[in-house]
Amino acid sequence: MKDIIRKIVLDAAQKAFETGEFPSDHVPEMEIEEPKHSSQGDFSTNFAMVSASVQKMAPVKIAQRLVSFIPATGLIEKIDIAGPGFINFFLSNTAWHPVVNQILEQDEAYGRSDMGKDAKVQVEFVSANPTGPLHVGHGRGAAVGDSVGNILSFAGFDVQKEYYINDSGRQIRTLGTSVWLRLMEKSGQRIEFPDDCYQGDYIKDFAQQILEKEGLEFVKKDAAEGIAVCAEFAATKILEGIKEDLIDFGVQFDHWFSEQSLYDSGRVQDAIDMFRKKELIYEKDGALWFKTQAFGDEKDRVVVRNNGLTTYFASDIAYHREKYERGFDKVIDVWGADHHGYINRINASVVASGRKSEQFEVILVQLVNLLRDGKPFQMSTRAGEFVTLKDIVSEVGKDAARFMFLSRSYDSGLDFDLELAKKKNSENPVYYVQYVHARITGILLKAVESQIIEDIDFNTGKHLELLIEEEEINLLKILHSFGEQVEKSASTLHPHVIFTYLMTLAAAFHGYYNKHKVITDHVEQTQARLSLVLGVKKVIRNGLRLLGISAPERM
RNA sequence: GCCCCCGUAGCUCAGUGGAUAGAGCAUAGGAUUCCUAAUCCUUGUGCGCAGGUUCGAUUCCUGCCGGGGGCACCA
Repeated sequence: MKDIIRKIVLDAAQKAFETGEFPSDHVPEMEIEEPKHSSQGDFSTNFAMVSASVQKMAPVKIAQRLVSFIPATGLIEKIDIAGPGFINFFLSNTAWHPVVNQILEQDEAYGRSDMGKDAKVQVEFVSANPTGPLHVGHGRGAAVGDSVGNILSFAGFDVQKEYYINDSGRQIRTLGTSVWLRLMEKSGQRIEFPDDCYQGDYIKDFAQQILEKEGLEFVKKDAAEGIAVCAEFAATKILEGIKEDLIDFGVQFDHWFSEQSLYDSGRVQDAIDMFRKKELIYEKDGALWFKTQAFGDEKDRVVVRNNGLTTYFASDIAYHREKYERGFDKVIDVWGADHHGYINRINASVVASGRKSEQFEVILVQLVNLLRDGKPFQMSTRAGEFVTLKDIVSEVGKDAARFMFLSRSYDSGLDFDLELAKKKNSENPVYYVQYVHARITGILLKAVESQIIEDIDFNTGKHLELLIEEEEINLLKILHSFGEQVEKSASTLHPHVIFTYLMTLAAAFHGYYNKHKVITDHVEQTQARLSLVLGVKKVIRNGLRLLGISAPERM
């Protein structure tokens, strides 16, 4: 619709120039926007204001001349010139009616966009170390990453969702040591359990499982060998658990990528050699350093320590290099805010590889404060006191949990109150949106059962011209803007845009529902209204799907 | 000290280079013989402070203040 208005303005400006009313045919960048107040029309443009210097006329005068060149159509009811020179367009009711048929025809595809032009995008998220179960912070990252992937896909990008498994390095050895020591303990030995080992009870469970599987002989093994077996066993089990927890949370990855595979295939060494040849990696104090400072980082970073061990940064360089070699035009990493210091160095390695800075983006998700009745939980993997994602999903449900994570911008910290998320009343707005879907399902069922209309056509809107109530036109406008909101959400990578939209649509529907009956004795009007609410139902479903939240038929 | 995020209504948060800054919760009152009251309607207060850019700044820039997070040859 905005494009139509824009074309009308441009055509009028061209005619005004051709007839000599405008001295210039130059059109500066202008905006077609939706004013906040209905008294300012459905659409508004600042054309006259931005053209003032070009046309060497007062904005109001430009506006008046422009409007005189806009032909009368059934689309526009009236045009006002207001304030400092805004041109306000008031559309006729009939301009909005076609949206119902667009929704019914396009159905699950309604709201799709081709703005992505099939560009290949990878969204990597969660990527938690397989050293313990996922906790609430991972849940927020999972909800954000999954939804961003869904939204980008809906907006026409070719999306792959990936999980990077940090199955190499020190934390895995620490995991093995932790299990090994618990095993020693179970075999009767007195041990000192270090603070830097994983403290959770799940470590003891693994020790018990290994004991049952391998028998007491196992503890007589060489420590290094025993630790390796423990690490392998525990990491595998934990990863299985992570996969299950994510599926229960509604998240499915297209690809799981192993860090260890980068070492096994020699890609880490290849990357180091390549950058060394380019003199972007150099030796100092017995270690190898990457010149990240030359690309905007605060200082250069170590990739190989003086003890010969590689750092995480080394495999991350190889990993990101590998991503682009797989053909992704853009790579998006979803990280917790506590990793923000890492952005510059990864970005440096990406740019050093010849990629453009815009091809790499980090979504930094701020931290979650978990509360119960307003009181904070302390969460620390090492101390073993955490509330897992699994706990949260089983306590409050997948939908409520995802709602909490997606209801606000990830740029802000999030207070997640378990008791609030559990409430099945109006304090918990996830139901507010889902209820619309269930309510409309009820109306449609009732319409079929009451047989007020024979052969209700749910594929084509009929008698839409009878939708004339203020609340109906308002709903149509909101339904119309869904695609635009999808594009906004995709271009800003902010899923909460979709949630805010759904809340607006839900509020408009509930208000309409309470004021007007859908099913009445007026058959044509009933058919029109059924089509309208069916359209609302489909858009609610499409929106909720982007967020990974279910759309229940009944509640 | 440096870096990132945030500072908008009593609370939790949306929002925008423009014309009258919104929603939920909380508070108070009201609506259901009728498609699900997990709903609706009515009722107040607000852009942390100071400069700058601009015709116009709550929005962009700088500084300050306040809150959170991060600054390893850790992961």
